[in-house]
Amino acid sequence: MADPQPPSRAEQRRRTEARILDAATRTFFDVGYERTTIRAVAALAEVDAGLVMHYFGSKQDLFRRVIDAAPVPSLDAGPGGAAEAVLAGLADRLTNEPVASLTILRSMLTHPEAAGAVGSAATRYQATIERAIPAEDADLRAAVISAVVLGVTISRHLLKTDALADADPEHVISLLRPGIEALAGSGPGSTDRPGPTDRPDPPDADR
Amino acid sequence: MADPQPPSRAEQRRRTEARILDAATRTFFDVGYERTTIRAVAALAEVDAGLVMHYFGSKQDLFRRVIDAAPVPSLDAGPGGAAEAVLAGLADRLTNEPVASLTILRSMLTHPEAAGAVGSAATRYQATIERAIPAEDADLRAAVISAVVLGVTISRHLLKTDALADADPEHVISLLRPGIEALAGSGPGSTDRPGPTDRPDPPDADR
DNA sequence: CGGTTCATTCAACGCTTGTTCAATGAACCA
DNA sequence: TGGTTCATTGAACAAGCGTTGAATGAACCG
Repeated sequence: MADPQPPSRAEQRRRTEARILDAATRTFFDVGYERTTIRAVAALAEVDAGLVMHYFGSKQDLFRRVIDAAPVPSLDAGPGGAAEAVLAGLADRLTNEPVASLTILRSMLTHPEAAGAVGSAATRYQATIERAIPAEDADLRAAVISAVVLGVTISRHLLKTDALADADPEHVISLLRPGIEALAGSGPGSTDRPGPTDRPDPPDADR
Repeated sequence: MADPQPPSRAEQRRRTEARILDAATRTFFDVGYERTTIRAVAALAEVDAGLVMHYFGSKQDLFRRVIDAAPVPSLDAGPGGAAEAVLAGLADRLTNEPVASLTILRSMLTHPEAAGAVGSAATRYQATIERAIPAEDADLRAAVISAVVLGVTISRHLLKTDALADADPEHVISLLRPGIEALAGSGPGSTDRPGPTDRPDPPDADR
């Protein structure tokens, strides 16, 4: 009574393929690239292992399809508001677990071939921050900010550090805010002005 | 002419065992736990694979021996100087690559059994920081500090983020200092004392 | 010197892995 | 309706893995 007519063959295929891709995403995330077996993915998707190969070619290709489907963590930082944009993005990543991103991240650390696939996204993320930072060492500052976000995300979701795993996201954000603002503004280090909240003119006007 | 007499059997064994342990450490670090094969370790140590098993029992045991031999990143934070102690430790980790720590870290992300083995060390590290922080949410602050150190270390040595990989350690430290100090001091968030350099009595006197 | 210990090697085992390929049967189209 | 396509399966392959156990030969010791 649910389905008045059985789905067409093309539709059936689309569903199966999506189910496999979903099972692969979850498995890659749970146990990483190396420990993920085609058979396990197939079992989770309730199909034969041969079918996975038939549709996706190889384990490597299947993995690429998974990370290609991952949404790029974009952030639109209005000029000057880089710190808040970063913190808002981090708050989002703290509340709802970014499965796709974590899958990629974990794989980058273990599977060298994954590094290239995500490099562009990470670079774009950092470049966005970098453009909003009015300092001559903006590239390094952007990299450090990314590193901080990365460390907190890993500790909470992957390492599940006790105090961080079940902390209130807002609390964590409030703790990080001064540091991120110091990084996003022109703090001490390059210029010789130790003032914490001064913000000179941005070096160029393009966004 | 180098060796007047051949080394004794016990000495020879000690050397071989050390060579295997060294090869294992390097291989685990290079390619992670899963991709490390006994045969590869044996080849690097220029011995037979069976000998590795004979001396170390199993791949799992060999791995445990490697991480047991890793030096615990200790830091003796004088009361109140937690921030500087953390930054000094990070500066050290930025200059000379902490192979053992990175091996453990990478393995924690992929090999669940490694997580328990290193959990105590990480906990001890955080507890040291925690004790030096005069705030009621000291545990969370210590966890965030660890996360920041972790993120920077990973970005530099594992991900090799462009701007971070070849940055001057002192420069990175100077950028991080305000944030770490805000975390280590009693900044805004829990207590209502915004003073940056107040230092109440340490909770206990033991070192 | 002769027997024992032991560091080391070699060949093999059972298992799992990614991958292939022929077989099947239902959906499709003329 | 009858032939073709194609989603799906099952069984198998070769390679690589951790692991084992017997064999070898030199070091040790009484």
